Amino acid sequence: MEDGVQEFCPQGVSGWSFAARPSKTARDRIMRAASYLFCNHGFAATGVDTIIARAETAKATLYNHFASKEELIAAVLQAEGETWREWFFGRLAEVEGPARTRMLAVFDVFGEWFSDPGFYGCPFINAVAEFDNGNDAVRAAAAIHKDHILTWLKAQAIELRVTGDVAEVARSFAVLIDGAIVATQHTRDPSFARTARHLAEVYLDTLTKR
Amino acid sequence: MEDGVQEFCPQGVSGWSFAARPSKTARDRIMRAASYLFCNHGFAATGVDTIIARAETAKATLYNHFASKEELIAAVLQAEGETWREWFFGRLAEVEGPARTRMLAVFDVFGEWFSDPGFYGCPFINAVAEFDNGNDAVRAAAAIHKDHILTWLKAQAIELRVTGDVAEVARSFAVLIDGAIVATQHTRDPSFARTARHLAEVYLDTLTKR
DNA sequence: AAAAGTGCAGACAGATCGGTCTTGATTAAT
DNA sequence: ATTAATCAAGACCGATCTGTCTGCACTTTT
Repeated sequence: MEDGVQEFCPQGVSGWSFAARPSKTARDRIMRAASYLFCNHGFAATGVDTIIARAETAKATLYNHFASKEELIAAVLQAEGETWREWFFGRLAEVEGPARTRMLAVFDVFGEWFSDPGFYGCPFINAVAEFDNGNDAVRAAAAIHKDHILTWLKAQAIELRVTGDVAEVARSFAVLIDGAIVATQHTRDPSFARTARHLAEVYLDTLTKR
Repeated sequence: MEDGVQEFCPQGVSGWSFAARPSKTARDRIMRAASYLFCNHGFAATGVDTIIARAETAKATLYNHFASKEELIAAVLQAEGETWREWFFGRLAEVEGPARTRMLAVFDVFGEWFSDPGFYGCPFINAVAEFDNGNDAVRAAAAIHKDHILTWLKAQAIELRVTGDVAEVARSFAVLIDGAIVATQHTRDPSFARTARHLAEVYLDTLTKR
């Protein structure tokens, strides 16, 4: 098969992708295979036969663990989100300095993520784009994931003692984050992280300076 | 069928969507139906049978006009892109004032687009998200579409006599545009256009003021 | 050691996929 | 008016889709 056995996103480079975590049980192998295939080739385009072939397991095993493909998709999104957030907030926790430094460091961490050769964009953005008007459950899952990030951003904004609406600051960062992800996905140019970071800088300047 | 006969994106509200244009020939009906279904339910998830049912035509008719579903997808993206750009640049052409005003008006026009009840995001972003690593042709089509916008932005930036790299200005706008589109698609909240506009304002200030 | 329980392999089923082909209707030309 | 030519309708095909079922192998318990 053309996908080979190579696994992008090795641990240590970018924590993203459940597919890169070690696994033993059949359930884990299924999750790994499904994550890789869903994220790289699309959710609808990936069949369960392809998944079990890559997971080196059987169809009954898959349906023993997941009631349906839809449930498997939900489980994959959940796992990808958790894994990524652990990595993301872990990297941010290493950043020292005031709130402004931490908020801008967001885009440095994104730059690491974008530089991963296996970068395929944000699974939640991709899932919403693929299902969109047909699936509100996917949009809800994406909203939860994004809420984790927005909450963190709002906490930083409060610590920064910004003038004006804290929620609007988080919304502004959401635009920069989503834009950087999509632009990078399209161009494969990770330097959009720096572009977004610069936009964030000039924006934060207007909130703190007076 | 649950989709009914309603067509979002009526002319005059938002020029986007080839699906909303009048048509007579079978080819046009196919294009309209395919545009609507691809954009609202996904490319892979939409079968040719569904398309011809909505277009009220036959399968042979579809394959007389398009060699394959892949070619139909390409034609739809091409048509959607052209229709949208005609509408978008047409709206921008109505804007009076200096380059800065025109550049910021971009986000007002996006706001109109976002407010369309049938807004489903950018077909190119959605297509790249769905196929991604499996289809460079789609990414190329998206790049051409985005290039039209970037070229326009660069021309405005030159007229604005910005300090620094004109291409970087266009890249920054690309981040804001993509981010606003995706954020709106996820939240269905068209006010992200204003958020992006404000970010553009403070960014342009740093380029012109001194 | 025997029996009950657990879990995976692969055949199978019904539906739907993209794509082909024959047939019929309509149009145009002589 | 008759023939030629074009195009579309829908039956049809093999492949593939999601999901089920049977059977075998291994583990655990008493």
